[in-house]
Amino acid sequence: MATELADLLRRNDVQVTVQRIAVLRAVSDQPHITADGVAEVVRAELGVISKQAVYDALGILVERRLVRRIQPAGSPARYEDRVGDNHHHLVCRSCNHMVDVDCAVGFAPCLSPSESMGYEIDEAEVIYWGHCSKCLAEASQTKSSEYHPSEQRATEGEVPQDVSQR
Amino acid sequence: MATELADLLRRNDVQVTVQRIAVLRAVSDQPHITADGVAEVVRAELGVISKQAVYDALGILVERRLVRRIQPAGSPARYEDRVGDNHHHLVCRSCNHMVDVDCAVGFAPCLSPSESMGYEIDEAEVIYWGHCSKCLAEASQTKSSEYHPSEQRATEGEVPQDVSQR
DNA sequence: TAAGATTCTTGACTTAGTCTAAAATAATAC
DNA sequence: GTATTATTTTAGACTAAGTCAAGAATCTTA
Repeated sequence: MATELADLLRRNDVQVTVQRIAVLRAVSDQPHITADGVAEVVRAELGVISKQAVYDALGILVERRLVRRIQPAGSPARYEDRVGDNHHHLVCRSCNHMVDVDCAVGFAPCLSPSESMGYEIDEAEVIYWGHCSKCLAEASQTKSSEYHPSEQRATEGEVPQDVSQR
Repeated sequence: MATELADLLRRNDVQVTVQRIAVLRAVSDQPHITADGVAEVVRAELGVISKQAVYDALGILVERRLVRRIQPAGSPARYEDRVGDNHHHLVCRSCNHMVDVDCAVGFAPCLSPSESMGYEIDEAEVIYWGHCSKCLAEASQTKSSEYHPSEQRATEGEVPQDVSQR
């Protein structure tokens, strides 16, 4: 099974190493994984891998379009192996959980803004922001028991805890 | 003229301070400015402001929807005062320059993905990635004079120098 | 199997942003 | 107007995510 991944790398002119295979497998096993997450998974498999090797492998995989990098606000970069199908992402503002959604408008959706300003566009990245059902439920619970209308302070800010993955 | 901004703050239940007014003005003078940029501009006006005060002011302005925060991959967060009109952004992959584009689909464009997965969506953020006319021109020049087909290496990576602003 | 090219490791460094506690400022109650 | 209380600001240490650089290890190819 490592052979398949090795072939995939070779076909895309990426030199094959155990680290790269392991990184590719980690991303494909856990969509929306962070670089740190990849390092952990790979370490479980290989014993050690340096941070730099992980970033390097992810970088080249992204460059060769075997992996896609997404970087939603307030979260470290995440990686997924679902490429080339132009799907988008739905992110929960409170728990940061991310799920895939298919493209709203069908094939290559918003790839044409009203005015391209001389740019040559190659990708339209769409992120839907909102709240997931779990957080909505929790919020309404909390609200009914301890809601204080005057407490509209900024405390929790815009960058909540991180809990993506599968 | 500072009074207008002060009123705007008061109307939105934001306590008025010189720092906040200056931050708001900086954002409105320079769309797509970074937090660092804001600090610089405000320092030119007030003499000093702490990093923390800048982040705090931007945070509360974003929370009260007087300012919008955008965080494209590989760039620090940027702020703009054009809110509520659902416009999107076009970012150049090589020079990172960013321009506004009006919504492709008219009012509240992609606010409905094919499947909302139980999420309550409040915003659709669309970033178009590509290359601006200037970088396209430079690239084609370079290519004709010194193009080496074997040099497809990863050197420049995905996170180019930063040159946004107006 | 040896030479040359590429990749990996290590560890210091950078950048963007957060946390904390004390000092300064603004709002309000008198 | 002044005192009290609440909110902001400052300063500076700290954190997270990622980059840089140089030598060691590993691949590729001849």
